[in-house]
Amino acid sequence: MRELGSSQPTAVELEILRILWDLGPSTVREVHLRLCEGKETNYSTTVKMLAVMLGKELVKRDDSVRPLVYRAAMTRDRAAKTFLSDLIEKIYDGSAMTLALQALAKGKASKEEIEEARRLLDEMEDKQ
Amino acid sequence: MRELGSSQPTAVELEILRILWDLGPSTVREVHLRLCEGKETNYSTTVKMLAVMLGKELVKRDDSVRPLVYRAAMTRDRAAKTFLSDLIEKIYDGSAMTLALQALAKGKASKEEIEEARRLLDEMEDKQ
DNA sequence: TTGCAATAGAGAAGCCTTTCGCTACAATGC
DNA sequence: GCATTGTAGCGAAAGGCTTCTCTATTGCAA
Repeated sequence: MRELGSSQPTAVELEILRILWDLGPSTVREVHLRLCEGKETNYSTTVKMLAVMLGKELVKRDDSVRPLVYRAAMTRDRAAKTFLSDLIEKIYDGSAMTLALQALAKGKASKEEIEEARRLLDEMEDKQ
Repeated sequence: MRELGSSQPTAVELEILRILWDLGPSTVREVHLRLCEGKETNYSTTVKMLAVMLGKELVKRDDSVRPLVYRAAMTRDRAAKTFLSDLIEKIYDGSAMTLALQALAKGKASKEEIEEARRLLDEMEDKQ
């Protein structure tokens, strides 16, 4: 059931990953401060979560500096791709397009993004 | 953290939902047989899972027939929308388009689907 | 160097999910 | 009617996630 690094992140883990994506490489303290904006939590809990995530290879750590610096083990886009594939597989049995349409229908996109999407569609058509 | 019916399904729960979407309203036995194709599991476990899911309102049950018949409490598309929003929120902080592009990039779509996507893009552009 | 505050880690408790074993009930065939 | 098979439910065990408390270590400043 696990397949990302070695594990799919849980809810809190994902929250921490997002913080690392936003902030870039960060100390426990920095992650913790952000985490606390959303919800009360203990500093030690953040330490532990990062330790657990290190074990699962969801994050990497630079031991050469003090305080230790953590960073996400994979990029946001890479994670999105993984979760998306997972979702597509689980819900639609592999039909990416169905899901893409749902996402498109959610609306709100810049002109550039719309153009980018059109380009992709053209490419797909050519390939057929 | 829960917000679908009253709960987000876990991995096994989702697997069962998918079976119900594929099969339509089904008895425990029918669900169980399908579930077993993928992995060894006890009949009692399936019964329990469905009971738990009934409690979470992920499935509904027709008590008027024997054996009891279960069906998914929400449609596949409805579920996809919910999970997708969740994913978008969690990974991209609300940018649906970024995710849609990822899904599109996964490729494999029929001419009809591509046309449908183009229509959506046109609509979105008009709205701006 | 000594003391203080911040940082790091270990271990265990609490909760939820998933699984199982046991028991009871319903339906079917003899 | 009675035995056999399939169906339903309960309670608890196993395992994982998340959190805590307590302890050790580090870095800085007086």
